[in-house]
Amino acid sequence: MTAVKQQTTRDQAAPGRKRSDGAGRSATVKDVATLAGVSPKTVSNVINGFVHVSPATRERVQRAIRELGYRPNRVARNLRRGSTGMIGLVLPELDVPYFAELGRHFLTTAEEHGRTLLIEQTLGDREREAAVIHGLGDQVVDGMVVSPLALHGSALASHLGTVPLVLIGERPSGGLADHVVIDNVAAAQEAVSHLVAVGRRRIAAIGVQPEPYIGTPLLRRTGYRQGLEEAGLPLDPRLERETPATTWPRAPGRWRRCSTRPNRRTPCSASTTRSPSAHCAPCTSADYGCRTTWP
Amino acid sequence: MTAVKQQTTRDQAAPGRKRSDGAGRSATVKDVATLAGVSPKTVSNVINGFVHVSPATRERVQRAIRELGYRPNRVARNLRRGSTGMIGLVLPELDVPYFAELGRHFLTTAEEHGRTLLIEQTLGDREREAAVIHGLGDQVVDGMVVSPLALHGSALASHLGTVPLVLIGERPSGGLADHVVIDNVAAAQEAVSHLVAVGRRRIAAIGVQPEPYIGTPLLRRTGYRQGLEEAGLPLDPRLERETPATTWPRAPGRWRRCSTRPNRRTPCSASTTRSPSAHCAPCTSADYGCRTTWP
DNA sequence: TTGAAAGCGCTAACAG
DNA sequence: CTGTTAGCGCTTTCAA
Repeated sequence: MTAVKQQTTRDQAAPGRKRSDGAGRSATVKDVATLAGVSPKTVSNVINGFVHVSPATRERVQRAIRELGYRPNRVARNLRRGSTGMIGLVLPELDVPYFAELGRHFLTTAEEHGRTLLIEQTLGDREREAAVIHGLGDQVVDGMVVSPLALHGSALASHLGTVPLVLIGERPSGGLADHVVIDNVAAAQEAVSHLVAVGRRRIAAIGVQPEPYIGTPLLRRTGYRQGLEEAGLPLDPRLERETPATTWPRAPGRWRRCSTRPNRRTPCSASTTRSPSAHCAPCTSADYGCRTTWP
Repeated sequence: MTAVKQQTTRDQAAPGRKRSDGAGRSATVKDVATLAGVSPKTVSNVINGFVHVSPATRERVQRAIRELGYRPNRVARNLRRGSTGMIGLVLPELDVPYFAELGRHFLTTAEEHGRTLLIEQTLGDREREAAVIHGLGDQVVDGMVVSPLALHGSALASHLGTVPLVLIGERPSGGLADHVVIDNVAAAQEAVSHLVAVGRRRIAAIGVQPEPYIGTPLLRRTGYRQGLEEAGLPLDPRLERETPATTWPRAPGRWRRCSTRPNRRTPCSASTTRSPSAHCAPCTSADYGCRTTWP
């Protein structure tokens, strides 16, 4: 059943060995300093691009570095500096398209800023969320961005450590930490406007939640209605399609049969689940000129 | 256009402060040792679950730890131990479904083994691949798994550092490092067998590559043919559908119109790109009893 | 069973 | 402009 194979070879690092000398230890600042005939401090200065180093010295140090294949030990540096340059990103599930894309952008942005991103996965499990937030606090990251699912309010607060934390996602934060969210009303309204601009007149809101009207679903419905009003379109109750509460874990296929008309529909996703893409597949943004990503 | 909002509050870490004393410094082994009236060594012993500690001492140390809210500094530990417990996973793009799922499983497995996974993204860029592989070598990970796209053979070898490295993916490795790949022949054959078992008789191979017949496409075609033969089905050349070479970056929609018959088809994905799901959407595994994940 | 002291590799003070 | 010294917080010989 399992069609998996391993090909192995010995002598892995042979070509790029790069050792200080015959010993197995890799070179340190001290080694470089000795070889260059300077002090460790000067080596450090060169590495960190400090200005006050004479060109001659710098050249000598750099040669020594090259010669020894020296690479600064980041762990030691982190210890000394008291920060790791790492940022944590705590997500429920990496393979939910929304989070995968989120991860991609965080990864890219972190790199642009010279930081390293550490992605953690909670699977939406309360205990794991707590454990991850707690564990990441042990000086491993300088700060973290968390998308909680189970944890909220005071339950979340009790796990806040000493590292700066920013929340993302729709779960209410109760003002316990910085929280970045989209403006749901504006987003829904904008989606409607977009569809109107593309020439659509019958626009459905799929995913309206039954009473009591609260939270994100309410905000989005509000935006939806504002959008209709703005476009001078009538509010047709039949087009406000309720769906079962779409809480985690995934409810695959639930949206599929919510479409109002089988053909000629223009999807406009405003949800974080994988539902919309299931709903409108195989429509792609290319086919319908519909944005799936909001700036 | 951007429907983004920030809600911020001050006084973030107030509830879970947990400091040693009035000072802003967080507690260290030394602090714990002092409070418990023992030596740092003993504290270390307790933390690391060493056996030879008298119950009384252990209790005293644990109380001190609790009292000070002590949490071992992982960076210091890593420096001393010489390893970080981190494993690097180097992928092209996180939001390609295949890699997202891969990431998910790596994340889960790493956690099960008490390791931390560090995911890096190369975007398939040669320089970035080199930079990431190189950068991860600076004592930040104990080993890494790399899915290279641009780098191969000797170009890859020159970037091998001192950390153990395992390759994954279809790019030929030239035996320069351990490489885990699927058995393409067996996998394709298995896919055909599966379809036969589900009752299909007209089975197409979509994605066959034009001459010269080499590498992965060849292996998969071979498996496809073996599968047909095994099932006693005739080889119909019209069912071996060629597609343009599907190299990176993504070629969205290319597969879409390759279907042989619009309805009643049973997809069976054996590709790493997002093509297959675009091809057979909105068919899901649930609808057709088709495995999308191979064990 | 526990303590004292050394040191992982680096950089921040402070001299010179 | 460069060297000396000390120390980040932890674990680890080696003794006691």
